Amino acid sequence: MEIPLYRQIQDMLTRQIQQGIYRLGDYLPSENELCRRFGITRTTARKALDEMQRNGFIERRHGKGSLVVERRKSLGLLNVKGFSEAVGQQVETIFLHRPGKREWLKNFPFTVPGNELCMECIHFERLRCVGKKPIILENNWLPAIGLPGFIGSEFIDGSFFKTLSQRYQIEIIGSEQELRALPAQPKISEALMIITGSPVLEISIRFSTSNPELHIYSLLYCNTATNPIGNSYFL
Amino acid sequence: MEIPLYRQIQDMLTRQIQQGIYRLGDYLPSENELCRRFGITRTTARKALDEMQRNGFIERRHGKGSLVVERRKSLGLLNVKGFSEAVGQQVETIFLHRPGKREWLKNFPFTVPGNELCMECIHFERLRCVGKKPIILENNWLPAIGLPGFIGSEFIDGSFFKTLSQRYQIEIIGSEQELRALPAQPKISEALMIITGSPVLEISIRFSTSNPELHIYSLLYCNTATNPIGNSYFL
DNA sequence: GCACGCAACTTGTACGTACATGTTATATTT
DNA sequence: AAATATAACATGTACGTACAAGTTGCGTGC
Repeated sequence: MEIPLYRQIQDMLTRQIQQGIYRLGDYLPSENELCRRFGITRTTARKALDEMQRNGFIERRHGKGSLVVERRKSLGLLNVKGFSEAVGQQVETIFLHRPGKREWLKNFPFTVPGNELCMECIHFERLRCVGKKPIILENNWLPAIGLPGFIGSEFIDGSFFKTLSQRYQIEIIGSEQELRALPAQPKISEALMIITGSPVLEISIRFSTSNPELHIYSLLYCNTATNPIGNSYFL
Repeated sequence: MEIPLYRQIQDMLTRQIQQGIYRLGDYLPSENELCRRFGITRTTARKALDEMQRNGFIERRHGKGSLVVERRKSLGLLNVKGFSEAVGQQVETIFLHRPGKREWLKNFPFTVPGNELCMECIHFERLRCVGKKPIILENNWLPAIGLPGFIGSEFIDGSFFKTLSQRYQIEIIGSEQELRALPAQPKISEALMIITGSPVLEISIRFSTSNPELHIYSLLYCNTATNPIGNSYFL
């Protein structure tokens, strides 16, 4: 008995949510139903559901059940749901460079583990726009590890993180960031269509994922004059 | 029986940590010890300790016990431990305005609930420096509610949040923020000793606390040219 | 038709037991 | 003296039971 029972139940239900078998607003099977189905006790079923609540997949409602909710996303500033909900308006995404194999970025603000540097590197660059106005220039790097078919496929609903979750069962579990207000360099000001030298917000992020071998590195340049970056977190 | 048993145990132990009865690196009483002391079952003791782990006060070590750790602090960018550890250098704090009763800030980026607007408002302004160089200009507002002796007393170890936790048992449980890169206005550039118009990072934060009636509002201006702002979070 | 009560569900709390597994210090053996 | 076994104690998992309390729909009675 290697993987705890509660963990097996938890993983199964989580996967079913990721695959859309249970959708947003659905209720999971009740504790007693899980007991019957899998021959476990309520203690074990509760533990599985408690963990899922802790991970933000469900909310438990006294007297009603376990409601599937949109996962708490704000691990750092780059929300998983994005941007689109952060600004609350119509968002358009333009690929300046589609996912492909590139060099690892020199002097990246965060350290890349040796085993990742040995792997090939996937990179893509996107421009996020609100009503035709470019707001964020976004660069992403990640090691080419355990992501068959990542290059060449479209993202699910245009979302990188949603694709990682649903196609590869990879969840974001943490992040480190650094923030700087800088004068826009020519290349950046051109992309964001602002005056060179006007203030932009640089955000460098190192995401940790449920695969301990896999980190994701992002470098963002934001025009916050029109759209401030929002972030929230609750225990 | 209003407050759950496990909650009473949890609150008691948490208070004892805040009061320094258990210190960083200490082990709390074991589950069985708690059972003996309070006449409860291990299920209840475990639930209390599990919650405390979830809240970041302790780490549970298999075979060893429940270790008191430094509370996970990074709820948002303004760390509770600060700044001092964020920049990892000698930090000096200068009060430009000591805590006193002032007006509520007009057009604050976050909404202030009516019951807080009715109360009087405490405000203070600090300048955080690293090696004589000013890095962050910090303004804080909060309603004058349940904080006897707040005005006029020194902060514990110079820390606002530590004072809230230890003197008033108020914990930060969440935050919302907005970030903007802006050209420094004269008043700000003067305080931060930079050129007027050069980029500064504005961070506006609304903290939620364990007292649902009490929010804390902060407005920061950061010179990120020399010291970037760091932030991290892990599940 | 409407209010009320109740049954049948849900989750929340708390009890008790058992065994697995990690940690450490002590006693025993080599 | 060093290696090994063991006992005592820690947390982790999982079983089973009981009752409290929130939610909902159905049926009864007014």
